[in-house]
Formats: sequence, C-alpha cells, structure tokens
Amino acid sequence: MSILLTDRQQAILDFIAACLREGSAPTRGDIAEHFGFASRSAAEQHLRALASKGMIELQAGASRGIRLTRPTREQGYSALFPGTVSLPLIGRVAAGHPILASEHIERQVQVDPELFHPRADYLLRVRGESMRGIGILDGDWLAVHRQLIAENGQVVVARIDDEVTVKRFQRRADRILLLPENPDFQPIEVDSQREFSIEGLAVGVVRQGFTA
Amino acid sequence: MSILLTDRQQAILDFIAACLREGSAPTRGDIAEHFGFASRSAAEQHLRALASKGMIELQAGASRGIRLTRPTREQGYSALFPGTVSLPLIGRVAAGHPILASEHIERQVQVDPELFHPRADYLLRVRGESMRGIGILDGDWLAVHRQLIAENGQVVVARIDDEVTVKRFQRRADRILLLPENPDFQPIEVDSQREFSIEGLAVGVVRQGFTA
DNA sequence: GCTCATACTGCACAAATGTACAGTAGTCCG
DNA sequence: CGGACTACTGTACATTTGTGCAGTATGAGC
Repeated sequence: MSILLTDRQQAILDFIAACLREGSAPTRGDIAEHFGFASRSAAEQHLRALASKGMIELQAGASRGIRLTRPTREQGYSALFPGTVSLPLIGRVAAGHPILASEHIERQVQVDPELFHPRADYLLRVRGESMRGIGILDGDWLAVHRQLIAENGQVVVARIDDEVTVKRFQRRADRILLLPENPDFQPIEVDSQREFSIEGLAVGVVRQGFTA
Repeated sequence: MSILLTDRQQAILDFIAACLREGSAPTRGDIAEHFGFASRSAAEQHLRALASKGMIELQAGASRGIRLTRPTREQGYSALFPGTVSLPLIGRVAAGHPILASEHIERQVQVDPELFHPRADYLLRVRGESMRGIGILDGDWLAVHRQLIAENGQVVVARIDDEVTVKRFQRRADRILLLPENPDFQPIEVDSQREFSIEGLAVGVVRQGFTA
C-alpha cells in the first residue's frame, strides 16, 4: 500500500477537515451524501484507507469519531489541532535547565506554529535591547524553531555556560561570534573554554502593545 | 426566566466547551456520565435550558449537534469559534475603500485576537521604515484594534486623503501631528484641508522570519 | 489472462443517540 | 398554601450511526 493518498482520498480528507472547521466531524452518511455515494459503506472504506495511512484516527463506536492525526502541513490543517494551535511562552530560563522545562512555561499562547517557516516550537520572552536593530525589543516574544545547528548570519537562540541569549550567528575558522544588532553592545566571542550550544532558530516575533 | 445561567448550567456549558476543545461536542450520554446523571434526560433538559437562553444551538436529529453561539469572552471560549481565532491580514489598501473591504484581505491568520489588549480586529501589512524606532519594520504585520479616536502618544493607523499610514498620534491645539519613529522621516502635519480619520489603534506586531 | 488495489452498491444488524412523556423532590416567592 | 423554576429519575421509541459481509466494475502491473 502506498503511503500517498489518491485524489479521492485527498478529497475525502479535505471534506473532513472542512467539516471539523465547521464544528464537528462528518458521519459516514454525511460523507456519502456530499460525494453522492449511494451507500455509507463507500465512506466507511475511505475512512479505513485514510486511517491505515495514518491520516485520521477513528474512535470505535463513537458517532463522528474522526480525528485528524498528522496534518499535511502545506494544507493548513494545523488549525484543527487543539494541541498545535498554541505555543508555550518561555519566560526566565533558569541556569542548568532545558528551555522547555515545564517550570519555564508562563502560559500557552494561541498562535499558529505554522505561521512561521520553519515552524515555531515555542515563544521566548526577549530580555534586553541587544537586537533592537532588527526590531527585536525588550519584552517581545521571539518565535523559535528548535534546531541544534545554524548557518552564518542566522538569528539564533544560543546557550553559553547556562545563559540563554539571542544573537546573530557567525562561525569563523577558529571561533564562534555572536553578533548583537545594536551599536551599544559588543559581539560575544565564544572560546572553547565555555560550554556552548544552539537552542534554536529565530523565526518570528510577536509583540503585545506599544508604550505611549 | 432569567437570562443568567445557574451554576449547574454554567458547569454544563463549560463541559461542552471543553469537549469542543477536545475535538467534538458531547452526546447527552457523555454529559450524563460526566456529571453522574442516571438519565440522559437530565442532560437533555440542561441543553434545552442553555439553548433557550441562547448560549448554545441544537441541531435537530444530528448526533453531537451542539454549537456554542455567543462566546462568553472572559472564559476564553473564543478559541472554539473558527471565525474568532483567526484575524484577517490586510495587504495593500486601495484608495477610497474601507480597510476591511474583502478585496484587501490577503488571508486569514491563526492568531488569537484576545492576545492583544485591547483585542485585535485585523492585521495590517506594514510598508516602509518610518516606525523602525519602535521595532515596526517593513513587512511586519501590525495588530490593529478598530477605534475612531486616540490619545496623544498612541500609535495609530490613520487615513489621510485615502492614504493609510501608521504613526504616533499627537493632537495640538490647532493641528494634528503624525510622528514617525525614525529620524530619516519628517512628522506629518494634518491641516483642515485634508480628510483625516483614525482607523485604529496599534496593539501589537507579528513578524515572520529574519533576513540573514 | 490472473492478481491486486481502488471505488463503489446493497443489505443487514446492533449500538449509539436524540427526543418525548411522566413523575419526584427541593427551593423560592407571593 | 399554591405555583413556577430547577434538577433530577425512569421508560420508551424512532433515527442516526458505526460496522460487517458479499458483490460489481475498472484500471495497473506481471
């Protein structure tokens, strides 16, 4: 069995997504009626196919028990997943703890992770003005995609000796530079003495309000 | 009949909202089981009460046919209404047309309007660098709350002779000033010759990505 | 040609579900 | 006290719905 969906299956999946957007999953009868099937069994079989391909999950016995599982990203199904339309907001990161440790999560924020490219995994509360030059201000929420490597010039969330910071990444032959975007700040030079890791890539900003 | 909900009715409503967040509305049986009712009729009657008070809408005959109607905002039901968890993104605003005219809407963006205070009504694509000083860059999406008046110092979306602009608002005895946040730009002075109106208050920013 | 997968029709049955009606008990109010 | 309202129990029945089984037609691949 191919993992790819047939046109028909894709159409069924789209219809299910549309129904969920409207409020509730379709019944077999709804699907049959919409596609002009004379029999609900046709719908049932399509659901089985979609389920076996991992696109949906069927709850046995329950009416309208259809859930989308893994969203086909490019279609924007993500809006239908309660768990995925929100992002954790990370506040003060304590030394020695992973960023996403639950004690750092201030709240869940209703922002679609798929809004950003690549997808955002969490929001990090920015402290300081070192990146003001590219419009990242103190208090802003930085959308971050988790990844361990970066290319020169990318804006990253990095950890140096247990301290988390946002800077532009620059790898030289012999050392790593973390560049601020503010003339009032000095570049940070990372030598091998210090523990260094990249936590993620900055993929966006969310800001609430403006000071008058 | 009071329009206010009893404690029990509020609890039922909360449960329905919770179920919808999980994916689908509850059946009478689900409600009865959750609250320990021996009979599904108890659930049915509560649903009737909620429906007659306008809190929910019942679809006759359909299983799980419960919809929330008016969200009690402060409870965060807004997340359950497909129409209210997203904001329209406004692109280029054509002269002479209201901002929210449908031809200006580029797409719907999954961002919770309640994230901002006051609530955001739409997102406006920012053009130009005139507000760079407070971190509003070219291409950013400005979250805007519709309102027709503003106080001195607030960042507003204003319309001057059919042109839409984002500036800091300053009312003087004899004239109105629109102040940029960028030394490369000059303040705009609005005299009585020109048609002027405030479209809304800037309440936040959403940005996708950073240029390397 | 045979086999396999897709895409359906048709029938059937049991469980889930919506819904109506009758009745009990407590509270609040005039 | 009687009446209205809330909050339930209990029974019953017609649909709606999920689900299984058998069968037809079509196209792709060997």
